[in-house]
Amino acid sequence: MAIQVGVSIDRSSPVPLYHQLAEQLSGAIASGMLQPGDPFENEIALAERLSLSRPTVRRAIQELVNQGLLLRRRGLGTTVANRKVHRRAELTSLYDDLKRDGGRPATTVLKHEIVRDERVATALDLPADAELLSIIRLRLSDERPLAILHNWLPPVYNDITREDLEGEGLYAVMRDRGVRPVVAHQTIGARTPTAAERRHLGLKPSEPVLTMTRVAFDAVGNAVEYGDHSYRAQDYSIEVMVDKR
Amino acid sequence: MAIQVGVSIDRSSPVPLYHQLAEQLSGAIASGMLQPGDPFENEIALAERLSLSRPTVRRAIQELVNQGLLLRRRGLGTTVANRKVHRRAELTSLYDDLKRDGGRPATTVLKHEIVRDERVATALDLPADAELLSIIRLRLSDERPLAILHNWLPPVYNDITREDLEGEGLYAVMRDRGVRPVVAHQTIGARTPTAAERRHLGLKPSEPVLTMTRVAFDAVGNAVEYGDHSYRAQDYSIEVMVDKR
DNA sequence: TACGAGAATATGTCAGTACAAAGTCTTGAC
DNA sequence: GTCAAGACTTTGTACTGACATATTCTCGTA
Repeated sequence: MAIQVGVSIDRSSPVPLYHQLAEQLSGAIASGMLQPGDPFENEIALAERLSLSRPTVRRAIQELVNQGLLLRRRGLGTTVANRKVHRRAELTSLYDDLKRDGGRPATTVLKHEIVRDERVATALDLPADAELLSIIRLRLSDERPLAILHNWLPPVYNDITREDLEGEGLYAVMRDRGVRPVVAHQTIGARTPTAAERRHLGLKPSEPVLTMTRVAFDAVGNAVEYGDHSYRAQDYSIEVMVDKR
Repeated sequence: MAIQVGVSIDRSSPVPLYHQLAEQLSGAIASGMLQPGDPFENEIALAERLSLSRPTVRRAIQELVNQGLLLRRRGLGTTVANRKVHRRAELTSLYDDLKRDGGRPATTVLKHEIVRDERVATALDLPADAELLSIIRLRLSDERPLAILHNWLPPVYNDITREDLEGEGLYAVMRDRGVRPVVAHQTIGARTPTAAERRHLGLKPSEPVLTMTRVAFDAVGNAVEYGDHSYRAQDYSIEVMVDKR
């Protein structure tokens, strides 16, 4: 028998009804109230019970299906997906990641200057001679060096100071200015560390670094950041969800 | 002025109308008929011109927005997105990648046996003592060793032979059997190579390997493959699109 | 008993309509 | 001339209703 999830809809809220519903259903799944494989209340019944129209309910369910939380099969009904598949598409900064995992992140700004770099400017879709803010940071977690982060930003951000970056992650600084990167293209590789990397990250020559090069874009398609990062491979790995749907 | 894309809708086709429309619009963008930044015909006009309802047209446009091809701004209209952002979410096998890039991939099956492995079985959501097909392959590109691919498959695939795997990629073999992985969870890292890796990949002890551990799932949420791969970091990197939308 | 037709169930597609909200542009008052 | 109020355009949300299609289950018939 299908489980009836308790849902309360606030029609006076500016939050769309379908989103209110999606959030609460997703919460019920995350909380374990609904287990993988459990049948889900069907659209029509759910719509009737909540006094919502079927399209609205459908849209909420579709959100969860897109997130990989639910599976719909025509004629069969909707069921809760295997927990393992639950998607966690992310575009977070390393700083946020560490904080979420309970680490104590800290940042030292090693370099902070205005430069011209044709390769980076091209990747950011700017004229080859554009002035870019180049930032090199050493990221520590629990006092231990973890990564060297080299980032380049378009001229608009030239007024970001060293102090801004010591206190929080680059993405948080950008967010404070109303910029929200939503897509990124990343290339991940590995190599032996350079002398500077060995020194800052405390590596032996035989210990590799994990490298990530990234171009990030905001919602309107403007490139907002170019990054060239190297991580102590012993202490860090990169998680990715890939998805064909 | 908005460009009117030529679209022909076949109402007798089993293909949904919104999908027919989405395909043709996406084609118009891919062909360059519509340039980044170009204004897009508005929903209402498009619906009227094609004798479709607005919800149908909206759904087609939404598909393209999800693919990152279009940008919608309320009050402003819809425009073609920056080409750079166009998404390329992929879940391809290394074999396909190499072939697409013009390399000449080849495979040597190093090992092919039935095993029990609790760690892998758990990741695949199977009982801890399930019999798994364990395959270790050496992947070569243009005669040079590139990667060691260790994969485990659920019991259903125990009849896959060495010969099956020498001729094409694992994903192609699975596809021939009607299995289509659509989501995967990957962890990417780096480390110094083991003795076996050094031998097979022709590495010096100081040259790192890039590692990728992957669990792949099909559309109904069943785990279909566990992989533990190591690549010559000098010759290979992993590309990923990350996306918050 | 075996098997096929059809009922029951649930999601998938599509139409038409109404109003809300965001952004731009015009117009009018000072 | 400047600036703010309001008109206009376009997308966003929501509802109602109808029919199509995939899947499973049941029941009647050979």
